[in-house]
Amino acid sequence: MYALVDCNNFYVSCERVFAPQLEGRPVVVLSNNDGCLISRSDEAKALGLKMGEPYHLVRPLLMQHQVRVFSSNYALYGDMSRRVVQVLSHFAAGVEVYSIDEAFLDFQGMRLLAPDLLAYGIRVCETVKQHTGIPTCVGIAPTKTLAKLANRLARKQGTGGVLLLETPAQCQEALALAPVESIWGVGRRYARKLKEMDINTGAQLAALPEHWLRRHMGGVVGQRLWRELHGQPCHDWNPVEWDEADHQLPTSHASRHSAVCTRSFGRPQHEPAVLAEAVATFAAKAAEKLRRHGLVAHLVTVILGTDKYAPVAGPSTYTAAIALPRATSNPTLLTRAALDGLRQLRRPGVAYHRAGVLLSGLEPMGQAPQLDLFTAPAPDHARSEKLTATLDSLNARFGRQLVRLAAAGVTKDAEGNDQQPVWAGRAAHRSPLYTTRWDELWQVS
DNA sequence: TCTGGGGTCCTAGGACCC
DNA sequence: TCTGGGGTCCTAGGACCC
Repeated sequence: MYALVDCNNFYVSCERVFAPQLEGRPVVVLSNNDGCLISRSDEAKALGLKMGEPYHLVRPLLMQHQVRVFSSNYALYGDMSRRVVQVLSHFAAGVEVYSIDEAFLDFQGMRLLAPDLLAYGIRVCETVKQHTGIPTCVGIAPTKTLAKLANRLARKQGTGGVLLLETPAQCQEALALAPVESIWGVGRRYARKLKEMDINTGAQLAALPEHWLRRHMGGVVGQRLWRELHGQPCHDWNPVEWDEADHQLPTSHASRHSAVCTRSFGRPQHEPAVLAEAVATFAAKAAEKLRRHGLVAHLVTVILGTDKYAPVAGPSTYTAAIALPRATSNPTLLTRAALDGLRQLRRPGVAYHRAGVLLSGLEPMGQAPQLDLFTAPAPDHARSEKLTATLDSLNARFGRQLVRLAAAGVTKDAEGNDQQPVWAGRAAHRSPLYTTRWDELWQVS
Protein backbone atom coordinates (compact mmCIF):
# COMPACT_ATOMS: atom_id res chain seq x y z
CA MET A 1 0.00 0.00 0.00
CA TYR A 2 1.03 3.56 -0.71
CA ALA A 3 -0.22 6.85 0.66
CA LEU A 4 -0.01 10.01 -1.41
CA VAL A 5 0.04 13.22 0.59
CA ASP A 6 -0.75 16.32 -1.47
CA CYS A 7 -0.66 19.85 -0.11
CA ASN A 8 -3.83 21.76 -0.99
CA ASN A 9 -3.22 24.79 -3.24
CA PHE A 10 0.33 24.64 -1.94
CA TYR A 11 1.80 28.03 -2.87
CA VAL A 12 -1.34 29.86 -1.78
CA SER A 13 -1.34 27.87 1.47
CA CYS A 14 2.29 28.87 2.13
CA GLU A 15 1.41 32.54 1.70
CA ARG A 16 -1.60 32.16 4.00
CA VAL A 17 0.50 30.67 6.80
CA PHE A 18 2.11 34.10 7.10
CA ALA A 19 -0.99 36.12 6.18
CA PRO A 20 -3.82 34.36 8.00
CA GLN A 21 -6.18 37.24 7.24
CA LEU A 22 -6.30 35.84 3.68
CA GLU A 23 -8.11 32.72 4.87
CA GLY A 24 -11.44 32.53 3.07
CA ARG A 25 -10.46 35.18 0.53
CA PRO A 26 -9.49 34.67 -3.13
CA VAL A 27 -5.70 34.42 -3.54
CA VAL A 28 -3.49 33.53 -6.52
CA VAL A 29 0.25 33.01 -6.98
CA LEU A 30 1.97 33.88 -10.27
CA SER A 31 4.73 32.04 -12.11
CA ASN A 32 8.22 33.48 -12.51
CA ASN A 33 8.22 36.83 -14.30
CA ASP A 34 4.63 37.33 -13.09
CA GLY A 35 3.57 35.41 -16.20
CA CYS A 36 0.69 33.07 -15.42
CA LEU A 37 -1.47 31.84 -12.55
CA ILE A 38 0.09 28.73 -11.06
CA SER A 39 -1.68 28.40 -7.72
CA ARG A 40 -5.23 29.39 -6.81
CA SER A 41 -7.21 29.30 -3.60
CA ASP A 42 -10.60 27.59 -3.68
CA GLU A 43 -12.24 31.03 -3.75
CA ALA A 44 -10.14 32.00 -6.79
CA LYS A 45 -11.07 28.75 -8.55
CA ALA A 46 -14.72 29.52 -7.85
CA LEU A 47 -14.31 32.79 -9.75
CA GLY A 48 -13.46 30.73 -12.83
CA LEU A 49 -9.72 31.49 -12.80
CA LYS A 50 -7.84 28.73 -14.59
CA MET A 51 -4.48 27.12 -13.97
CA GLY A 52 -1.81 28.57 -16.26
CA GLU A 53 -3.92 31.51 -17.39
CA PRO A 54 -1.84 34.53 -18.47
CA TYR A 55 -1.86 37.15 -15.73
CA HIS A 56 -2.24 40.08 -18.10
CA LEU A 57 -5.45 38.62 -19.52
CA VAL A 58 -7.22 38.11 -16.19
CA ARG A 59 -5.96 41.21 -14.46
CA PRO A 60 -9.26 43.10 -14.74
CA LEU A 61 -11.13 40.16 -13.22
CA LEU A 62 -8.61 39.92 -10.39
CA MET A 63 -8.99 43.62 -9.60
CA GLN A 64 -12.76 43.46 -9.83
CA HIS A 65 -12.94 40.71 -7.22
CA GLN A 66 -10.09 42.07 -5.11
CA VAL A 67 -8.11 38.90 -5.52
CA ARG A 68 -4.85 39.00 -3.56
CA VAL A 69 -1.96 38.41 -5.98
CA PHE A 70 1.52 37.10 -5.09
CA SER A 71 4.63 36.72 -7.22
CA SER A 72 6.16 33.32 -6.64
CA ASN A 73 8.54 32.98 -3.71
CA TYR A 74 10.33 29.67 -4.20
CA ALA A 75 12.66 30.18 -1.25
CA LEU A 76 9.60 30.18 0.99
CA TYR A 77 7.79 27.31 -0.74
CA GLY A 78 10.91 25.15 -0.82
CA ASP A 79 11.48 25.64 2.88
CA MET A 80 7.84 24.94 3.77
CA SER A 81 7.97 21.82 1.61
CA ARG A 82 11.03 20.61 3.51
CA ARG A 83 9.14 21.08 6.79
CA VAL A 84 6.18 19.08 5.54
CA VAL A 85 8.44 16.21 4.44
CA GLN A 86 10.15 16.26 7.80
CA VAL A 87 6.80 15.77 9.56
CA LEU A 88 5.83 13.00 7.13
CA SER A 89 9.06 11.13 7.80
CA HIS A 90 7.72 10.27 11.27
CA PHE A 91 4.72 8.47 9.82
CA ALA A 92 6.24 5.86 7.50
CA ALA A 93 9.33 3.77 7.01
CA GLY A 94 9.96 5.50 3.69
CA VAL A 95 9.01 8.82 2.09
CA GLU A 96 9.42 9.59 -1.59
CA VAL A 97 9.31 13.27 -2.46
CA TYR A 98 7.46 13.40 -5.76
CA SER A 99 7.23 17.16 -6.21
CA ILE A 100 7.40 20.32 -4.14
CA ASP A 101 3.87 19.67 -2.85
CA GLU A 102 3.45 15.89 -3.00
CA ALA A 103 5.05 12.91 -1.31
CA PHE A 104 4.38 9.17 -1.32
CA LEU A 105 4.59 7.21 1.93
CA ASP A 106 5.46 3.53 2.06
CA PHE A 107 2.48 1.93 3.80
CA GLN A 108 3.59 -1.63 3.22
CA GLY A 109 2.86 -3.59 6.37
CA MET A 110 1.42 -0.48 7.99
CA ARG A 111 -1.68 -2.46 9.01
CA LEU A 112 0.38 -4.16 11.67
CA LEU A 113 1.21 -0.83 13.31
CA ALA A 114 -2.00 1.00 12.50
CA PRO A 115 -4.95 -1.37 12.03
CA ASP A 116 -7.19 1.56 11.07
CA LEU A 117 -5.40 3.04 8.04
CA LEU A 118 -8.06 5.69 7.55
CA ALA A 119 -7.65 7.01 11.09
CA TYR A 120 -3.89 6.92 10.64
CA GLY A 121 -4.16 8.99 7.45
CA ILE A 122 -6.32 11.53 9.26
CA ARG A 123 -3.64 11.80 11.93
CA VAL A 124 -1.03 12.49 9.22
CA CYS A 125 -3.14 15.39 7.89
CA GLU A 126 -3.77 16.82 11.32
CA THR A 127 -0.14 16.66 12.36
CA VAL A 128 1.13 18.31 9.17
CA LYS A 129 -1.44 21.07 9.62
CA GLN A 130 -0.52 21.58 13.26
CA HIS A 131 3.25 21.58 12.73
CA THR A 132 3.48 23.55 9.47
CA GLY A 133 0.11 25.24 8.92
CA ILE A 134 -0.27 23.54 5.54
CA PRO A 135 -3.56 21.73 4.73
CA THR A 136 -3.21 18.39 2.96
CA CYS A 137 -5.19 15.48 1.53
CA VAL A 138 -4.19 11.83 1.68
CA GLY A 139 -5.05 8.99 -0.71
CA ILE A 140 -4.21 5.40 0.28
CA ALA A 141 -4.24 2.54 -2.23
CA PRO A 142 -2.31 -0.52 -3.49
CA THR A 143 -0.39 1.34 -6.27
CA LYS A 144 0.90 4.86 -6.79
CA THR A 145 -1.56 5.46 -9.63
CA LEU A 146 -4.51 4.38 -7.49
CA ALA A 147 -3.16 6.42 -4.56
CA LYS A 148 -3.16 9.47 -6.85
CA LEU A 149 -6.74 8.70 -7.73
CA ALA A 150 -7.71 8.25 -4.08
CA ASN A 151 -6.02 11.55 -3.28
CA ARG A 152 -7.95 13.35 -6.02
CA LEU A 153 -11.23 12.04 -4.66
CA ALA A 154 -10.27 12.59 -1.02
CA ARG A 155 -11.05 16.27 -0.88
CA LYS A 156 -14.69 15.87 -1.84
CA GLN A 157 -15.51 12.33 -0.84
CA GLY A 158 -12.96 11.50 1.82
CA THR A 159 -13.16 11.52 5.59
CA GLY A 160 -11.16 14.40 7.07
CA GLY A 161 -9.36 14.77 3.72
CA VAL A 162 -8.45 11.07 3.54
CA LEU A 163 -9.67 8.32 1.22
CA LEU A 164 -8.71 4.67 1.49
CA LEU A 165 -9.04 2.29 -1.47
CA GLU A 166 -8.24 -1.20 -0.40
CA THR A 167 -10.39 -3.87 -2.00
CA PRO A 168 -10.69 -4.35 -5.77
CA ALA A 169 -14.33 -3.32 -5.44
CA GLN A 170 -13.37 -0.02 -3.82
CA CYS A 171 -10.80 0.65 -6.53
CA GLN A 172 -13.34 -0.19 -9.21
CA GLU A 173 -15.89 2.14 -7.71
CA ALA A 174 -13.38 4.99 -7.56
CA LEU A 175 -12.29 4.38 -11.16
CA ALA A 176 -15.89 4.59 -12.30
CA LEU A 177 -16.16 8.05 -10.71
CA ALA A 178 -12.94 9.35 -12.27
CA PRO A 179 -13.01 11.18 -15.61
CA VAL A 180 -10.42 9.53 -17.81
CA GLU A 181 -8.37 12.74 -18.10
CA SER A 182 -7.92 12.80 -14.32
CA ILE A 183 -6.01 9.50 -14.33
CA TRP A 184 -2.29 9.90 -13.64
CA GLY A 185 -0.51 9.31 -16.95
CA VAL A 186 -3.41 10.31 -19.19
CA GLY A 187 -2.59 13.74 -20.56
CA ARG A 188 -4.46 16.00 -22.97
CA ARG A 189 -3.56 14.03 -26.09
CA TYR A 190 -4.48 10.58 -24.85
CA ALA A 191 -7.63 11.93 -23.20
CA ARG A 192 -8.83 13.31 -26.54
CA LYS A 193 -8.04 10.04 -28.30
CA LEU A 194 -9.85 8.01 -25.64
CA LYS A 195 -12.92 10.23 -25.66
CA GLU A 196 -13.19 9.87 -29.42
CA MET A 197 -13.53 6.15 -28.73
CA ASP A 198 -16.15 6.87 -26.05
CA ILE A 199 -13.80 5.88 -23.24
CA ASN A 200 -14.73 8.45 -20.63
CA THR A 201 -13.92 7.04 -17.19
CA GLY A 202 -11.01 5.39 -15.44
CA ALA A 203 -13.08 2.22 -15.19
CA GLN A 204 -13.62 2.11 -18.96
CA LEU A 205 -9.89 2.64 -19.50
CA ALA A 206 -9.02 -0.17 -17.10
CA ALA A 207 -11.51 -2.45 -18.89
CA LEU A 208 -9.61 -2.18 -22.19
CA PRO A 209 -7.23 -5.07 -22.91
CA GLU A 210 -3.68 -4.64 -21.61
CA HIS A 211 -2.22 -5.00 -25.11
CA TRP A 212 -4.36 -2.13 -26.37
CA LEU A 213 -2.74 0.28 -23.91
CA ARG A 214 0.67 -1.07 -24.88
CA ARG A 215 -0.11 -0.56 -28.54
CA HIS A 216 -1.75 2.87 -28.33
CA MET A 217 -0.61 4.63 -25.18
CA GLY A 218 3.15 4.87 -25.33
CA GLY A 219 4.36 1.26 -25.32
CA VAL A 220 5.52 0.02 -21.95
CA VAL A 221 4.31 3.27 -20.39
CA GLY A 222 0.75 2.34 -21.32
CA GLN A 223 1.22 -1.21 -20.17
CA ARG A 224 2.48 -0.04 -16.80
CA LEU A 225 -0.53 2.26 -16.49
CA TRP A 226 -2.90 -0.67 -17.13
CA ARG A 227 -1.22 -2.80 -14.48
CA GLU A 228 -1.17 0.00 -11.92
CA LEU A 229 -4.90 0.49 -12.45
CA HIS A 230 -5.32 -3.22 -11.75
CA GLY A 231 -3.47 -3.03 -8.45
CA GLN A 232 -0.05 -4.26 -9.62
CA PRO A 233 2.68 -1.78 -8.59
CA CYS A 234 4.97 -0.93 -11.54
CA HIS A 235 6.52 2.37 -10.52
CA ASP A 236 9.94 2.62 -8.90
CA TRP A 237 10.32 3.50 -5.26
CA ASN A 238 12.91 6.21 -4.52
CA PRO A 239 12.76 7.21 -0.86
CA VAL A 240 14.68 10.21 0.49
CA GLU A 241 17.67 9.56 2.69
CA TRP A 242 17.99 11.63 5.82
CA ASP A 243 21.47 12.88 6.45
CA GLU A 244 21.93 12.59 10.21
CA ALA A 245 24.67 15.21 10.40
CA ASP A 246 22.74 17.81 8.44
CA HIS A 247 19.03 17.32 8.85
CA GLN A 248 18.35 20.20 6.49
CA LEU A 249 18.31 18.60 3.08
CA PRO A 250 16.97 15.17 2.32
CA THR A 251 18.52 13.72 -0.80
CA SER A 252 16.93 11.20 -3.07
CA HIS A 253 18.72 8.24 -4.55
CA ALA A 254 16.73 8.55 -7.76
CA SER A 255 19.27 9.14 -10.47
CA ARG A 256 19.10 12.58 -11.99
CA HIS A 257 19.89 13.08 -15.65
CA SER A 258 20.03 16.81 -16.00
CA ALA A 259 20.07 20.05 -14.06
CA VAL A 260 18.79 23.16 -15.71
CA CYS A 261 18.29 26.82 -14.92
CA THR A 262 16.33 28.96 -17.36
CA ARG A 263 14.56 32.29 -16.91
CA SER A 264 12.46 34.68 -18.89
CA PHE A 265 13.76 38.24 -18.83
CA GLY A 266 11.67 41.12 -17.56
CA ARG A 267 12.14 42.65 -21.02
CA PRO A 268 13.88 41.40 -24.18
CA GLN A 269 17.70 41.67 -24.12
CA HIS A 270 20.18 41.90 -26.97
CA GLU A 271 23.32 43.40 -25.33
CA PRO A 272 26.14 40.82 -25.31
CA ALA A 273 27.30 41.92 -21.86
CA VAL A 274 23.82 41.58 -20.34
CA LEU A 275 23.24 38.18 -21.91
CA ALA A 276 26.64 37.04 -20.66
CA GLU A 277 25.85 38.05 -17.08
CA ALA A 278 22.52 36.25 -17.22
CA VAL A 279 24.03 33.08 -18.70
CA ALA A 280 26.87 33.15 -16.15
CA THR A 281 24.31 33.47 -13.35
CA PHE A 282 22.28 30.51 -14.66
CA ALA A 283 25.42 28.40 -15.12
CA ALA A 284 26.43 29.07 -11.52
CA LYS A 285 22.96 28.17 -10.22
CA ALA A 286 22.79 24.97 -12.24
CA ALA A 287 26.30 24.07 -11.05
CA GLU A 288 25.26 24.65 -7.45
CA LYS A 289 22.32 22.29 -7.95
CA LEU A 290 24.76 19.71 -9.31
CA ARG A 291 27.03 19.95 -6.28
CA ARG A 292 24.07 19.70 -3.91
CA HIS A 293 23.35 16.32 -5.48
CA GLY A 294 26.99 15.24 -5.56
CA LEU A 295 27.10 15.11 -9.36
CA VAL A 296 29.38 16.24 -12.18
CA ALA A 297 28.43 17.05 -15.79
CA HIS A 298 29.98 16.23 -19.18
CA LEU A 299 27.88 18.53 -21.30
CA VAL A 300 26.89 22.19 -21.02
CA THR A 301 24.01 23.38 -23.22
CA VAL A 302 23.24 27.06 -23.54
CA ILE A 303 19.67 27.99 -24.39
CA LEU A 304 18.48 31.26 -25.90
CA GLY A 305 14.81 31.92 -26.61
CA THR A 306 13.19 34.56 -28.77
CA ASP A 307 9.54 35.57 -28.50
CA LYS A 308 7.69 32.27 -28.73
CA TYR A 309 4.37 34.02 -29.30
CA ALA A 310 5.58 36.05 -32.26
CA PRO A 311 3.64 35.13 -35.41
CA VAL A 312 6.70 34.08 -37.40
CA ALA A 313 7.67 30.69 -38.77
CA GLY A 314 10.65 28.82 -37.38
CA PRO A 315 11.87 27.88 -33.95
CA SER A 316 11.97 30.24 -30.98
CA THR A 317 14.50 28.24 -29.00
CA TYR A 318 18.17 27.92 -29.94
CA THR A 319 20.77 25.76 -28.24
CA ALA A 320 24.52 25.24 -28.38
CA ALA A 321 26.19 22.31 -26.64
CA ILE A 322 29.74 22.34 -25.30
CA ALA A 323 31.29 18.97 -24.42
CA LEU A 324 33.76 19.14 -21.55
CA PRO A 325 37.08 17.31 -21.63
CA ARG A 326 36.33 16.08 -18.13
CA ALA A 327 33.10 15.96 -16.16
CA THR A 328 32.98 18.66 -13.50
CA SER A 329 30.78 20.65 -11.15
CA ASN A 330 33.30 23.46 -10.88
CA PRO A 331 31.45 26.75 -11.37
CA THR A 332 34.40 28.46 -13.07
CA LEU A 333 34.78 25.74 -15.71
CA LEU A 334 31.05 25.40 -16.28
CA THR A 335 30.58 29.16 -16.56
CA ARG A 336 33.46 29.40 -19.02
CA ALA A 337 31.91 26.67 -21.17
CA ALA A 338 28.50 28.33 -21.00
CA LEU A 339 29.96 31.65 -22.13
CA ASP A 340 31.69 29.86 -25.04
CA GLY A 341 28.32 28.42 -25.98
CA LEU A 342 26.71 31.83 -25.77
CA ARG A 343 29.32 33.32 -28.13
CA GLN A 344 28.52 30.59 -30.68
CA LEU A 345 24.81 31.02 -30.35
CA ARG A 346 24.10 34.71 -30.04
CA ARG A 347 23.17 36.59 -33.21
CA PRO A 348 23.88 40.31 -33.16
CA GLY A 349 20.82 42.50 -32.87
CA VAL A 350 18.41 39.67 -32.02
CA ALA A 351 16.31 40.38 -28.93
CA TYR A 352 16.13 37.35 -26.65
CA HIS A 353 13.25 36.82 -24.24
CA ARG A 354 14.79 34.06 -22.18
CA ALA A 355 18.02 32.19 -21.61
CA GLY A 356 19.22 29.20 -19.70
CA VAL A 357 21.90 26.62 -19.03
CA LEU A 358 21.36 22.85 -19.07
CA LEU A 359 23.92 20.51 -17.53
CA SER A 360 23.70 16.87 -18.64
CA GLY A 361 25.73 13.71 -18.99
CA LEU A 362 25.70 13.51 -15.20
CA GLU A 363 27.66 11.12 -13.03
CA PRO A 364 28.33 10.80 -9.34
CA MET A 365 31.19 13.02 -8.24
CA GLY A 366 34.50 11.23 -7.79
CA GLN A 367 33.54 8.33 -10.05
CA ALA A 368 33.71 10.12 -13.37
CA PRO A 369 36.18 8.44 -15.69
CA GLN A 370 38.55 10.84 -17.37
CA LEU A 371 37.56 11.29 -20.97
CA ASP A 372 40.76 12.78 -22.26
CA LEU A 373 43.89 10.73 -21.65
CA PHE A 374 46.23 13.56 -22.53
CA THR A 375 44.80 16.32 -20.41
CA ALA A 376 46.46 16.20 -17.03
CA PRO A 377 44.47 17.42 -14.03
CA ALA A 378 44.92 21.15 -13.61
CA PRO A 379 47.78 21.79 -11.17
CA ASP A 380 45.54 23.93 -8.98
CA HIS A 381 42.72 21.36 -8.96
CA ALA A 382 42.77 20.89 -5.19
CA ARG A 383 42.77 24.62 -4.52
CA SER A 384 39.91 25.17 -6.89
CA GLU A 385 37.87 22.42 -5.19
CA LYS A 386 38.52 24.09 -1.87
CA LEU A 387 37.50 27.46 -3.26
CA THR A 388 34.24 26.01 -4.55
CA ALA A 389 33.48 24.37 -1.22
CA THR A 390 34.14 27.64 0.59
CA LEU A 391 31.89 29.48 -1.83
CA ASP A 392 29.07 27.01 -1.22
CA SER A 393 29.35 27.23 2.54
CA LEU A 394 29.44 31.04 2.50
CA ASN A 395 26.36 31.14 0.31
CA ALA A 396 24.61 28.55 2.45
CA ARG A 397 25.26 30.66 5.52
CA PHE A 398 24.78 34.20 4.26
CA GLY A 399 22.33 33.84 1.40
CA ARG A 400 22.36 32.56 -2.09
CA GLN A 401 24.70 34.18 -4.61
CA LEU A 402 26.33 36.42 -2.00
CA VAL A 403 29.72 35.29 -3.28
CA ARG A 404 29.92 34.51 -6.97
CA LEU A 405 32.00 34.81 -10.09
CA ALA A 406 32.47 38.33 -11.43
CA ALA A 407 31.11 37.11 -14.77
CA ALA A 408 27.67 36.90 -13.17
CA GLY A 409 27.72 40.66 -12.66
CA VAL A 410 27.35 43.01 -9.73
CA THR A 411 23.94 43.88 -8.37
CA LYS A 412 24.84 46.46 -5.74
CA ASP A 413 24.69 50.20 -6.34
CA ALA A 414 27.37 52.63 -5.17
CA GLU A 415 25.88 52.70 -1.65
CA GLY A 416 25.94 48.91 -1.44
CA ASN A 417 22.19 48.47 -1.71
CA ASP A 418 20.76 45.44 -3.44
CA GLN A 419 19.77 46.07 -7.00
CA GLN A 420 18.06 43.86 -9.53
CA PRO A 421 20.07 43.05 -12.66
CA VAL A 422 18.58 44.60 -15.81
CA TRP A 423 17.58 41.17 -17.14
CA ALA A 424 15.70 40.18 -13.96
CA GLY A 425 12.15 38.99 -14.38
CA ARG A 426 9.22 40.89 -12.95
CA ALA A 427 8.20 40.02 -9.39
CA ALA A 428 6.05 42.91 -8.33
CA HIS A 429 4.17 41.10 -5.56
CA ARG A 430 6.68 38.89 -3.82
CA SER A 431 6.20 38.21 -0.12
CA PRO A 432 9.18 38.32 2.27
CA LEU A 433 11.51 35.34 2.65
CA TYR A 434 9.94 34.75 6.07
CA THR A 435 11.78 31.56 6.92
CA THR A 436 15.12 31.77 5.12
CA ARG A 437 16.48 35.31 5.64
CA TRP A 438 17.20 36.92 8.98
CA ASP A 439 16.29 40.39 7.76
CA GLU A 440 12.93 39.25 6.38
CA LEU A 441 11.68 37.28 9.39
CA TRP A 442 7.98 37.28 10.06
CA GLN A 443 7.09 40.05 12.48
CA VAL A 444 4.29 39.76 14.98
CA SER A 445 3.15 42.86 16.80
C1' DT B 1 3.48 45.68 -22.93
C1' DC B 2 2.04 41.66 -20.82
C1' DT B 3 1.98 34.07 -21.88
C1' DG B 4 6.80 29.79 -16.20
C1' DG B 5 10.20 26.46 -15.01
C1' DG B 6 12.03 21.91 -14.17
C1' DG B 7 11.83 17.41 -14.79
C1' DT B 8 10.77 12.24 -16.62
C1' DC B 9 10.42 8.36 -20.07
C1' DC B 10 10.07 6.31 -24.66
C1' DT B 11 10.77 5.88 -29.70
C1' DA B 12 12.79 6.45 -34.12
C1' DG B 13 16.42 7.44 -37.05
C1' DG B 14 21.12 8.42 -38.26
C1' DA B 15 26.12 8.14 -37.54
C1' DC B 16 29.47 5.31 -36.32
C1' DC B 17 31.94 1.14 -34.50
C1' DC B 18 33.74 -3.77 -35.03
C1' DT C 1 22.28 -9.03 -59.25
C1' DC C 2 24.12 -9.63 -55.12
C1' DT C 3 25.07 -5.93 -49.83
C1' DG C 4 25.30 -8.97 -42.10
C1' DG C 5 24.69 -8.66 -37.45
C1' DG C 6 25.10 -6.53 -33.27
C1' DG C 7 26.07 -2.83 -30.86
C1' DT C 8 26.52 2.35 -28.88
C1' DC C 9 25.67 7.13 -28.79
C1' DC C 10 23.32 11.20 -30.03
C1' DT C 11 19.40 14.04 -31.41
C1' DA C 12 14.77 15.22 -32.09
C1' DG C 13 10.24 14.72 -31.12
C1' DG C 14 6.30 13.34 -28.52
C1' DA C 15 4.05 12.19 -24.50
C1' DC C 16 3.58 12.91 -19.60
C1' DC C 17 4.07 15.05 -14.65
C1' DC C 18 4.08 18.99 -11.06
